[in-house]
Amino acid sequence: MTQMTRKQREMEQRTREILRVARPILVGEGFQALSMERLASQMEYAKGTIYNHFPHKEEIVLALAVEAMELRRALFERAARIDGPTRVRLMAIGYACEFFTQSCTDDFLVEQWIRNNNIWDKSSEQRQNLIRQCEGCCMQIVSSVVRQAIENRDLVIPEAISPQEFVFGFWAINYGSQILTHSSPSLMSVGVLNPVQAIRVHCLTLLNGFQWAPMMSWQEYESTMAQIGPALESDFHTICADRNKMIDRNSDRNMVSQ
Amino acid sequence: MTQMTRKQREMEQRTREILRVARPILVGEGFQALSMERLASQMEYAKGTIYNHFPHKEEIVLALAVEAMELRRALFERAARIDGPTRVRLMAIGYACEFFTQSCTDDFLVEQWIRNNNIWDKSSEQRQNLIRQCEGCCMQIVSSVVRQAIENRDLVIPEAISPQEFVFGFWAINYGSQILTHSSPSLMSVGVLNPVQAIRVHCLTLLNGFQWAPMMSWQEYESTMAQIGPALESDFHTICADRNKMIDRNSDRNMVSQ
DNA sequence: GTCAATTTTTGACTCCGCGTCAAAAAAGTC
DNA sequence: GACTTTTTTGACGCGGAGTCAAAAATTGAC
Repeated sequence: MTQMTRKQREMEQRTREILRVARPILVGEGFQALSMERLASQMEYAKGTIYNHFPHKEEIVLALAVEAMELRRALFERAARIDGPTRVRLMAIGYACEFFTQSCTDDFLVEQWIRNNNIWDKSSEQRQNLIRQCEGCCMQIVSSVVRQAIENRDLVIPEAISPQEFVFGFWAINYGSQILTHSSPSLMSVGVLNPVQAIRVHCLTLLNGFQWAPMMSWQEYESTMAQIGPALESDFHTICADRNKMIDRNSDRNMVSQ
Repeated sequence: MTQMTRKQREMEQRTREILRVARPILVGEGFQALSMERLASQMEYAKGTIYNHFPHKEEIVLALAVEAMELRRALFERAARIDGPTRVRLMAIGYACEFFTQSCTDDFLVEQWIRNNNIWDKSSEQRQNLIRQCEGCCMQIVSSVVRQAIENRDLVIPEAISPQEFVFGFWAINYGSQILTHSSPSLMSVGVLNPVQAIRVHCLTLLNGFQWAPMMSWQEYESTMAQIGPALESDFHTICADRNKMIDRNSDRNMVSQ
């Protein structure tokens, strides 16, 4: 049994190793460049061995996306627990989005690939479910802040939408802006010089527009964001570091030291 | 010279024909499925002939995207000319976005592909410029409505952002929601049942939040949108039809009739 | 420590698509 | 009709996907 688990451990270990090698290829050179042969040769295994872990490269992409989304979820969880009124907690999640995109850019980019239908459709239902579930968790985290705000009477949302649809708006504006920022051929040349700040202004306007208490001026909003940063940053870095330790376990052949 | 132009016409004609065949493959089965061999055999030409028109499939994708974005621009142009206060004109552009996504879904999906870096980087600078330019036009159309609103004193935008950055917020929320709607693995199951309406509520809140006159209730907003629909729809259909005539020109060997 | 059974790894193989290019076919010219 | 130019063709070389039988390694019974 210990033997069994050792084997399993080794297997899992190598699975992680494959992902570790695959990630920068996918992010830096795209799906095309991510070939099983290349992974194999780069890791000094034969192609067949890689196929023992993943039935095709699409599955590798989804596996990478699961890691990425779990990191996002962990950041959201932490952000939602910040001290303060519900509105500040929502803003903290917004801050987490910014952080994720800017400090975990590779993961942000990996996440994009699941929107590719070819990749999505080809991969296993099991991993699809992991992703759906993770997306569900993220929604859950945010919408429970909204629900609490409603309970507290910090916020009244329009009848026309549900709390989740309320969240969807913020999801869309953040997500949209980040995708555009990372891939729009001409944002700068079109006159959008500071997309992050622009989106903050829009989020502020939305929150005020919905009258989510406490109402804020731009100055207040920015200074609140400026407090959120330091409050979360160190935890965020810990979360990232833990995740990376989990993922990178490449040198520790788990007893040998020295 | 007539000969020359006839040749050119035929060439161009076939280029369009290739795109016509390629579009449904790209949209329905993805980039992988779009192969030069397949195009060739489907059109009953040899592979080399296709290569005379496009140096690789990436270029085909960009060519399709140019067509798509030109349609979008035409819709925006028409929408921006609607009769009414500046705010209604912006809402009309929002309506155009909805229309484009829902009624020109293939073009909407084609547009997405240019965000793929592999495809973007591989294609010719010339076509990249066409796309950048078209994106610039769209931004231009929207931001000139904003600028006019400012001039008219219908709107005062925050100092922190430029008119383009103001537009960027709306771009992001629309774009983001549409991408999520088309590709999020779990929108419905996560509780977002009516994404279009949700985004309308957010846009209303944004416009009111910025105090873009005339301020509206949800009822007024919806009834305004309900008027915009019929006002534009027939022109929109004309625009689409013209575009398709332009693009489909597959049966008219331009003098032979009967 | 040996050996047969089991598990894992390997890489040769087939298939398919990309992109090239010399040769064949067609169109144009006089 | 003969010669030139343009266009089309498809065989070819390359490289990656995914398979699978054979080789290697591991296991555990004795």
